Amino acid sequence: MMKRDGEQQFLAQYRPEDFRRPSVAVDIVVLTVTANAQLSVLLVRRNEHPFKGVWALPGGFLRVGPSVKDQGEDLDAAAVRELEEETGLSPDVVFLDQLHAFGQAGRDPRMRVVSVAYYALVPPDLLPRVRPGGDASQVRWTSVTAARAGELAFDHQIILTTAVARVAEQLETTAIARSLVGSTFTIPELRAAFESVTGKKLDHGNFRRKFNALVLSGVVERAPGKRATASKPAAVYRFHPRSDA
Amino acid sequence: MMKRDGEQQFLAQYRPEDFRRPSVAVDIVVLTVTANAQLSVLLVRRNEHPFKGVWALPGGFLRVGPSVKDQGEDLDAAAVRELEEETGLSPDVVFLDQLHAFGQAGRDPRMRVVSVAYYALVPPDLLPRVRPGGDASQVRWTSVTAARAGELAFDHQIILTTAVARVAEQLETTAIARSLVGSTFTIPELRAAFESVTGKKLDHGNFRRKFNALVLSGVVERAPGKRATASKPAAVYRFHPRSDA
DNA sequence: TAAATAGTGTCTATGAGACATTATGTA
DNA sequence: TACATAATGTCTCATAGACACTATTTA
Repeated sequence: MMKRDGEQQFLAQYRPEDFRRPSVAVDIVVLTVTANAQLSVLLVRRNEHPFKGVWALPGGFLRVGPSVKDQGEDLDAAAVRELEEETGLSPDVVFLDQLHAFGQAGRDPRMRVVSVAYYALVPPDLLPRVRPGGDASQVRWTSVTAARAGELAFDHQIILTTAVARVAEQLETTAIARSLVGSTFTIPELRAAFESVTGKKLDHGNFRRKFNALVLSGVVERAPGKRATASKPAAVYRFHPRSDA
Repeated sequence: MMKRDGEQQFLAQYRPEDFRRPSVAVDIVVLTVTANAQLSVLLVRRNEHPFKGVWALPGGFLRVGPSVKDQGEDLDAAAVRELEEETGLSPDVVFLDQLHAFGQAGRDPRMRVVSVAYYALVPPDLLPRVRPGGDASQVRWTSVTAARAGELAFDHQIILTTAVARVAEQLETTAIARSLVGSTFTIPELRAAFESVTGKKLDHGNFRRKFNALVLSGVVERAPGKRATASKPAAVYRFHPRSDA
């Protein structure tokens, strides 16, 4: 890239002044719909102060490189890395997107920290593959209702609430529903997933009608077989491989 | 607030390890609809390297305090401060919200910088009150089309594009339209504002119908007088004071 | 009077909400 | 057979898009 006159020299001589910098953390709201049709969030129990023993969202600090040439990892890359460290899952199979930057002074009692929060959706059939890693003494899926009733470290309650609201919004406008169900699913399963995110009951008939429109448009297709339930088995579907999230 | 056992002592003895930190910048996409019904963005010409002489979004660095007790300004407060420094406008009269955090390594050639971008909407009738401040040698409103055709410093092109897309989205679901027109406005003026943001022509009749629904619901009300135009004058309206953005 | 733009009305297709009804499995 | 739930159908209302038409001002 062409540089403007003098820019090269300027940069060569530039010494970042010694003004104070915040730490930048990346926290991830990892969500899934568990077997009991409950929207659940992955929490880790902190084994260090502050908030020792308290449940928190998985996260870590952005890695900043030592030089101008090597500035470290991209912000998004940090989120991918954290997700992988905490769950063992890669973004190929998990929806991951930025949520919001939380930067209130005093939100971390140790030092100034700006947290860039991300949210991730784990398809339920990948749950068995989630293997906790990192330095967390405990990792656990908790229903969002339970998590919101209990205590969370830092301002993670706010982050969680924001994330759930975002997913509910996105559900109506984008195709993130793919990431809320397994590779195959039934209409009632998908409906239950919707209900668990929005917290509202949906009319089965009307939900079906909208679903059928998806089938006609090719977004979703019949898969062989039926899913056994307590009563009448349900037809099985899958998302069409090509149409992207 | 009750602290857990040992947390007080931990914090008293805590020394933030010397890992590297990024700078955190706040950049603001200040948008308005100018008299020629063009969506325009406030740009400042950089008078320092890097990108000296190139137009950029107004912005600055987050101020971080010296101690754990005084951690500095909130992230949102930094955005408010920057907005005020660059335009002299307070958030009472200007819509201001967070857009996205941009944190690619190398996006600033001086050092690692994570930029948290905000977007602001300035009602057109406040344009005369915008008085450029700060250290920028020049401040200017530029039509978004022109800005996108030219060069912008850093990754500000991407930030601008993201902001315009966000506003277009919000326009359909929220009440930010308030901030795109003056304290009084005509239906064609509001329609022109919509068109300038979305880039699409809207049917006058259908737009009117939706507008009338707003009048019925009390969101908007007739204001006295008529607005003179080149032909038939248009009725004047205003948003109802109480219903919030 | 012509040009221009404000303002009104209408037809139709689509989609959402609120049901009622039928079908097919299990206990 | 009773029960549970999958699957379908129907009625109504609100809304969006396309478009034709009328009204009122200035040049």
